Amino acid sequence: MNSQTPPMASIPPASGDVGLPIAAVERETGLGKDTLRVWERRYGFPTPTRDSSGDRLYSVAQVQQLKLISRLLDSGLRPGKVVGLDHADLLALLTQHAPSPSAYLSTTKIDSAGVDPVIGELLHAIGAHDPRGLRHGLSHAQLRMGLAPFVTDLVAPLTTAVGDAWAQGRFEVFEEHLYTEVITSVLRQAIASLTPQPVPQGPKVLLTTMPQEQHSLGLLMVEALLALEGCTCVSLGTQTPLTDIAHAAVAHRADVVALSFSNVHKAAVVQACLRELRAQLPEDTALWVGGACATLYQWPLAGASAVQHLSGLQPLVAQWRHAH
Amino acid sequence: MNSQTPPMASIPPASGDVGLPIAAVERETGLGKDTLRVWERRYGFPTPTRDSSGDRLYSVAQVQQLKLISRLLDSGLRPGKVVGLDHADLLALLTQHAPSPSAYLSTTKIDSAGVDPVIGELLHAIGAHDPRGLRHGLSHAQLRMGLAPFVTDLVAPLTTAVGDAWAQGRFEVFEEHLYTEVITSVLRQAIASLTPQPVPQGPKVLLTTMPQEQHSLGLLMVEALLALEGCTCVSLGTQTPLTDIAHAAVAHRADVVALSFSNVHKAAVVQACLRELRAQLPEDTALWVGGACATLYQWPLAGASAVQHLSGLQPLVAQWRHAH
DNA sequence: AATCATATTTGTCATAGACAAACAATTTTA
DNA sequence: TAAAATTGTTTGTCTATGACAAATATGATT
Repeated sequence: MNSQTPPMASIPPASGDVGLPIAAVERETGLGKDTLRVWERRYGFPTPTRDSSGDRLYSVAQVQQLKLISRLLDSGLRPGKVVGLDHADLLALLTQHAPSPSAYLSTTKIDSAGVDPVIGELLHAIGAHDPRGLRHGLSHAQLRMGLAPFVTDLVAPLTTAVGDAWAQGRFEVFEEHLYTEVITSVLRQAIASLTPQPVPQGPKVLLTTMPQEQHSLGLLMVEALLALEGCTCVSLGTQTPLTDIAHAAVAHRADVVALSFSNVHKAAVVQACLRELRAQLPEDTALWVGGACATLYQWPLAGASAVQHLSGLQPLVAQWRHAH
Repeated sequence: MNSQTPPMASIPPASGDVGLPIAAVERETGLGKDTLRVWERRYGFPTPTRDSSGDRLYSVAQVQQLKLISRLLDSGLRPGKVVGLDHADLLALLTQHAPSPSAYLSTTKIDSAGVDPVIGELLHAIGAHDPRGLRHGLSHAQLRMGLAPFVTDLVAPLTTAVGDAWAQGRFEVFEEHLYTEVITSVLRQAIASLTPQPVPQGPKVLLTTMPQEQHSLGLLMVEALLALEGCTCVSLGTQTPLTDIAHAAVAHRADVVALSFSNVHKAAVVQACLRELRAQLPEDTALWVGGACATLYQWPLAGASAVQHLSGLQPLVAQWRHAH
């Protein structure tokens, strides 16, 4: 009951010849199937052809446009304004447009003019596909600056800069991936060299992110800084379900639960989840939140400390130590 | 045009009280929205309630069942046989059923009886929420066994065992997360201690996974083994879009592109994507694929080398070296 | 200039039907 | 008898259109 024809007797569905089926486009662009169909209905774009059984087939060119559109939406533009523009117009918009709202990470604002020269060099290493040089530059900077300033004043703004460059199309996806990988490696090495600390001198901190929150770099930066302050860190990585965060806090007898946010979630969801989590946590467990999520600071939750900038961690630890 | 009412006047949408909306269930279970709806129509399961506007709300219990069902489907069972069974029956099926198809990772079969004692100890450390002990046990084993056997004969089977234990409800999510985090740290440290290698003695390998493929541990295991063999590894982390893999291969002048798979994708999708990728890659760039994806070995693609087990990597490298 | 109330935009969900690929169980052929 | 071809059933995904609520923009009012 096996060994019939291989599962690809027919034409590969995702092949570039005629076009890509809707599922492939969803993968490539990150735009949901429903969204793609409703754009077609409302804005008359994209305009896929159909295969023999009536299913949509998107041209490679239009998929490319969709990717650009998706980036523009991340920059704050609205679909009605950009869906359907041609490739040239989209590129023009991308280059002229503001470098995304992720500026929260950086102390120093990154203008096209006044970029930190070290950051400039590192950005260049990324664009030159030189992982070794990038790594070397980072290690060098870490030794020169010391870990805390390295994280706060170099890694954080650099990450912002890379994100912006990517959003503007100046970096390809794989360049951003490589950057993430190298930074991850550097930070993890720093953390590993800190952890063997016999006598805990600070709170035991449980670190993680909410479901769907995939940004692991913020988490690593926080872990490095906290470990440096003498905290005992237990990281669960990204995307821990709400209930499990609470369970883990109890199981590990954590003094603090620290959550890192980016702006993937809607404000309402964040608020609701935090309330829920606060309710599930033991009362004497502190809750620290931070990251690129405006609602954290606009409507702070009672029973949670919002840290808008990485430099705010050290005072929080000091405060905790003082209270215990 | 900001600063109206705080964004949480209404009921928390993603909270565990009444139930989860369909998008959340898709995330949690990996089953598509369409599939969930059609199962309800055909098999009468699941049976979500509806919120005020008619949208489905799935109970946490049923989501749990769906997770088990999903796991059983991966084991080769068919929906008609398992969709709708209650929790107990599902668990029974899981335990009696072959220890998941991820057995490809393990050389030694993990029966409930004959578990490697070291693995047993480590599993216990995970269940006891003892990250330090787990870490220590792993480091110890690594030093004793040497890196390659450590990865092949300990980490891989242990990962399988954790996955199975989790699928059977013997581990909580956060315990599995912690395990992943610790292993990641250990493997990355090993890799970091290998990388400073001045003269490359093997191929330059570009490592990554396909979109939606989040399993990063397999990737790290491969990276460790390849680095040990003298390869120059450039890892892009997980989830690189197809086109970007090809671009990256060219940009980095990679000799080999290595992809790690789990069984999240359907066979047809995998086949199609691999063909596409093979077509986009330069002809003299080798393509190595491996992981828990049956179709890789059942219908191997011309122009790609399928590595069913981690121990198959070393011969591949040797073969490459011989050919150059 | 800030706050409110209304209007528009936009993503996601619903329903129901259809179809082709995957699978199981035949029958036919070597 | 075993392999190959044929049939029937199962199953995931796609289509089409409509609807609604959250997010955003616009205008009115203090």
